[in-house]
Amino acid sequence: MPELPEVESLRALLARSVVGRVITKVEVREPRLRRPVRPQLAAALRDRTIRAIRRRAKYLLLDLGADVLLIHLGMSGSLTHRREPQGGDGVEPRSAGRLDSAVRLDPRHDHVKLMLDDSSALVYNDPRRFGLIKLLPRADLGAAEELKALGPDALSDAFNAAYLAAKARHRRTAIKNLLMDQRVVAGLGNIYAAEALFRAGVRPGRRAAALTPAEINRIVDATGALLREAIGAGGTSFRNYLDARGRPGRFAPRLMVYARAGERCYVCSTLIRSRVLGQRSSCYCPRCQR
DNA sequence: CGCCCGACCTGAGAGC
DNA sequence: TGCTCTCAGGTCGGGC
Repeated sequence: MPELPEVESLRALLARSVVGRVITKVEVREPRLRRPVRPQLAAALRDRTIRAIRRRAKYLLLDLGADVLLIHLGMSGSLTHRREPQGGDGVEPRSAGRLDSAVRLDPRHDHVKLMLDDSSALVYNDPRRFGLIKLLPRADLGAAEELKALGPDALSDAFNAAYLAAKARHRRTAIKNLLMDQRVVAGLGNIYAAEALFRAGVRPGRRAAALTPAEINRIVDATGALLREAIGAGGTSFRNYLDARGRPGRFAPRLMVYARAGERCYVCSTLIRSRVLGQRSSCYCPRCQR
């Protein structure tokens, strides 16, 4: 679920609310995530100060000084900052009064809770348990398995037309698969790869190597603009994604093709189609995209 | 190496 | 109502 814009929105919110806070206690209620949460984690986090929050691709990094807490939300994860009613098993997001969406986090999937020194808590909730929480020494972050193979961040200057053209050369794979390959460019998932290609006017199934320089240019430009707009809207909420305050993102109504198969294109009224690429359904407008 | 596929999980929604 | 099936925002490892 969460792709770059959702994680970046989360980073920005948490940077305001939890930086400077001290972790007083950690509860690991369900260690069985994509990789088991290590038993030592809770003790290692205790009394650590959250100094800064960063993002790399779809990973959130809590800077704890000598170590970094790496968090990935998988397909269905969320991280919410809540007021913890003392003594209670609180599940109310911090600004609960503004929760106008139908989305509710199921407390059974509150797998890890970081209690903070202002009697609030950071809660990791993840129904499908595809996420990851892991403590890494800051010194060799770059060498970490999870991060070392990542390509340039989709929002970085390093993701430019010359770079993408070089990566696309001799590749028979579909351009959408290439954009979703985190080793090529980091941060795009199924929603934003589809949306970037719509904006660029390129069909998702086109062979990467067959794209023209103009198309490569449009893809890179469209990706940057799309991600910035999505971040501005707090990301996309489809089913259970919620931001740090327990609110959904506001970008979903602006999606042009994702999850719209069978509906009419907002630009040309042609029916949006879907095909499977790399085992992911890929929506596109057969008229606007060539 | 590039590419494809299944696996890992739970829940929502459709169809019967 | 309740069952069964498909699909879902992501990675990872194995096989060819």
